[in-house]
Amino acid sequence: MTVSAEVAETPARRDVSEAMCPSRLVLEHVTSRWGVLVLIELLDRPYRFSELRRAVGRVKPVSEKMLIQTLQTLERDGFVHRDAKPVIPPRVDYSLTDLGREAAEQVRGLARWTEARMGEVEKARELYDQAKEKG
Amino acid sequence: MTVSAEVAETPARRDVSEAMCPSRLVLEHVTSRWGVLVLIELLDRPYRFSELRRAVGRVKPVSEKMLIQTLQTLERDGFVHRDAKPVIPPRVDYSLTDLGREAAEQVRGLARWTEARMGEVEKARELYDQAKEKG
DNA sequence: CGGGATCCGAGAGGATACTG
DNA sequence: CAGTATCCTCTCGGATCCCG
Repeated sequence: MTVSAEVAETPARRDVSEAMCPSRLVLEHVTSRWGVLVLIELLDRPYRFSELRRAVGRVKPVSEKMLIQTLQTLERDGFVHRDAKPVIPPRVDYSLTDLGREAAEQVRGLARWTEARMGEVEKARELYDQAKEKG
Repeated sequence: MTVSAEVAETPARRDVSEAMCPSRLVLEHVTSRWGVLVLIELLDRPYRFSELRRAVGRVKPVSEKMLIQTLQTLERDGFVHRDAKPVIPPRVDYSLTDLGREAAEQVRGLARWTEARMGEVEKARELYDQAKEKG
């Protein structure tokens, strides 16, 4: 995902190919391991930070660091809205923007398609594996 | 992507969370950096190996190693069909299966959506960045 | 509670050389 | 041409400690 790649990087080391297709980077943010799960969870409703961490964690445990990084890049791309209440203890709510909702729905569509086709995938894998060991 | 994670791994080290949602792994294969680009290219037509490498390379240069790995996992999942002709010099054609075509179309949909929304994304980034430096 | 900063291991991913 | 094998680099991502 290269979440913070654009922060402190010398121009010389920049991946020249990202100029070829800047949208590819956005696509990588959206389809990144944690990006996918975060977007899908937020499609249900807004979440507080720790709450979101637990929700995502039911699918796959995520460290605080990665969750923050993911949320920050998604916020910067305009997919996630961050609402920090100045209270003690701190309370921060994350929700999808309209743009983010569009993205999330497509991602969820792909996720659901994948679940629906898992049977065929596993069948294909068995064929592939047993064809290999005989090879 | 963890392409060959399932090859030589002790059960103890296996990511327990993949049992929670096996389809998540398939989703990661499909949405992986090279998986996305390969699927989209193959949606146009079948490709030979080097030909595909050049085609993908027009978007982002890919090493032979990663292209092979990607093709192998996609083939194992039943998304890509590999047709190796026993000739000299070797000729191998890669194409999408029906299952792969369905996946590829969804991925391409997401890619196109991303391109279409790049303007809004870049606008959001400017707002985010200038709000930061004032912070 | 919601983060930031730092350290560190593991694995992704590239370069090169070699084979059928 | 289509891979395989090896080595090496870089960064992803987790663990830990910190602060407001």
